[in-house]
Amino acid sequence: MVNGSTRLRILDGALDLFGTRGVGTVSLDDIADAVGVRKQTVLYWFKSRSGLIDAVLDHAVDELLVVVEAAIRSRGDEPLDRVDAVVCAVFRPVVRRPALLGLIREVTRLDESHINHLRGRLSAVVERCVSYLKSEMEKGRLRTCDPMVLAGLLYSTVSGTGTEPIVLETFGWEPNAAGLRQVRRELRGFVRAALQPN
Amino acid sequence: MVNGSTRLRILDGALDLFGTRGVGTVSLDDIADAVGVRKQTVLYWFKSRSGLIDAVLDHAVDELLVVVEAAIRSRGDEPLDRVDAVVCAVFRPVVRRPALLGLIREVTRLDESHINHLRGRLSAVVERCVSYLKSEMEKGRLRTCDPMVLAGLLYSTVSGTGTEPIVLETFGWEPNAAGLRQVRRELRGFVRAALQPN
DNA sequence: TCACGTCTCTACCATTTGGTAGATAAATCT
DNA sequence: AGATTTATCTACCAAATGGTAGAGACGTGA
Repeated sequence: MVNGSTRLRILDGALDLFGTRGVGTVSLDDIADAVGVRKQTVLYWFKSRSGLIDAVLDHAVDELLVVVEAAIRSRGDEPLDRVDAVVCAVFRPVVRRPALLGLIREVTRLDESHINHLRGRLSAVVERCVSYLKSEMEKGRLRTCDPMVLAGLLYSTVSGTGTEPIVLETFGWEPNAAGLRQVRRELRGFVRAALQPN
Repeated sequence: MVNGSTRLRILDGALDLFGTRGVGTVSLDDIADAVGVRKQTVLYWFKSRSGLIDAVLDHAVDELLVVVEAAIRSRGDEPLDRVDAVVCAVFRPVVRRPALLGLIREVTRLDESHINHLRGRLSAVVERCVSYLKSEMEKGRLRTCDPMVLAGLLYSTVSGTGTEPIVLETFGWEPNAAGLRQVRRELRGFVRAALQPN
């Protein structure tokens, strides 16, 4: 491969469409149109629809992992601050690139092979998070509970907040910059309260 | 309409498929096959795919509202207990009928007309919940924050937990009866901690 | 210049999709 | 009995889908 630019544009375009409209309802033609190219060009760079999906998932995970890894290492020793940093890090794509979390949330709708592909890429971070939560609980610096399920709950809360603006709108929320800042503030307070040791 | 049974079977079958696989990826043929009938019979009872979607959404909301309304009225005066009752009520379909919450969560992927249809059906409960949370905060019996956003966060947490077993599995969780009880226990603890007044 | 690899395109194809038209069989009404 | 209504079916159709085959344009190295 010499020319990476078309490939990358397809990857980006597909990520946006998959993330906002759902993987299953986006056709190769849709993606090609969005990128400004023919369907056969898409099939030249990715040998099948399924291959494209895996590549897009990889692309998304790359983008997400960088942000999260950085946040995990940042900010001092206090676990509440560190979790807060991760929450903020995950929330950033919500503003800049809403499709990203939307795509990750598509896992539930994918078939086994894609799910396993995604799992392979995420298992390392996931395990680190769970064992970190556990060790801090043992030190009494987080509310004691099952660290594994807690991690899942945190994921649900943050990702749901970011991927369901429509639900928030139903609750009366307004989707602008001020609204987003407010959601982030409440989200951080919510998570902090839920983790506070008792 | 004299024979309601076929219509109802279609509604139920469609709800399950829509909720588990996503609305956009389920064809009328899929639904017809699941029900044991021909596609044209589906189109006899519902004049178009779009009409079927609205009918299924209504069907789902009916099923959900009954449970929630009952839970809201149950259990004493203490707001933490009352919220807990609603959380448990919403969690029940997670076990008995996983597709139900999965379908509600499809809102994000639907188009304007269906979204508005759903909003119309839900706005009353939603408003009641928000103003209830607000009044209890003013009495100092819940952690003070924006009640509207809080309602959204609670929705995300509960619905995410119920609709993303695959994510939980990635965190190491096992999808059996004991696992579900555990998730419910942690979920209740999580929400209680997040709402506790300070 | 000429052969070769890279990249995007047009031209098809079989299958699937939502939807229409209308036949058929069984109830129900007059 | 004859006519009408109800409910399901078979037979189609035009559009869209994922994918194959292969032509043409472009640059690069010999």
